[in-house]
Amino acid sequence: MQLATDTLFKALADPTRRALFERLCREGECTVVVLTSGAGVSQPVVSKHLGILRDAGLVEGRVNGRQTHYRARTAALSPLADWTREMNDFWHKRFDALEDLLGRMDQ
Amino acid sequence: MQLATDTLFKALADPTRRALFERLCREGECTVVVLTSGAGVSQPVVSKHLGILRDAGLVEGRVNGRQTHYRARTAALSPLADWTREMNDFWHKRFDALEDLLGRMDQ
DNA sequence: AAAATACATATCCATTTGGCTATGGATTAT
DNA sequence: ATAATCCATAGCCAAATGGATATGTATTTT
Repeated sequence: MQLATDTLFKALADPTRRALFERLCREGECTVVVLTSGAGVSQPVVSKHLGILRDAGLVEGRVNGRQTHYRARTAALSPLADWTREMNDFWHKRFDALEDLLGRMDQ
Repeated sequence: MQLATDTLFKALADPTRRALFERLCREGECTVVVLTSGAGVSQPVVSKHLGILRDAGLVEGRVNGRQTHYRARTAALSPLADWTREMNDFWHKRFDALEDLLGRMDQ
């Protein structure tokens, strides 16, 4: 089993996949041929990566005839943003507690 | 060669490593023995993961006698937060442009 | 109807990864 | 001085990963 957050982090860990996702964010909907051009890897590899991004909820595909149009789902990034914020909060909470303690010692 | 952002994403992709980092954020400085307890893996594995986290700038170690105290460096999360924000911005920019276009077509 | 295109799936392979145990060096405790 | 503790490094191994090519199935084009 694997948590959703883990799937998300793992999906974004690969540079080729991140590049695909970035491109979809910048350029909007793209077909697989378009994405393959400039991806630096073969079409089957692009398809595989898109599958992994889809499983992570990061992209969705719309089939139209013989081509599939993929688009980014930026909403899927929320857990990542939340996690980052949470880690910062933990850290600040501890820092504030320390400051408070030092402040009281200073009295 | 590998970009800094890539190192960061890769470091956070592993659940064991993320758990170690989370714990350091929550609890502040910990020694390796402490981190090993509850990590679910052996001490050498914990050391190895801490090394990877250190290379990514996510933790730093302070040697004191025979023990090493590790602490989280939440500042290292910035590139991740920036990247997330950037992806959202790309998406919104495109969305705004579309709204604008639709608005003008509506005239 | 035949050829070409778009994409996904199936296999295969080399490399990377994440875990383990064993060990060694350094420090602290007895 | 000896023993125990802490941590890192060194090998080792199975599994996962990222790539390639080959192929199949739809759909368009000609």
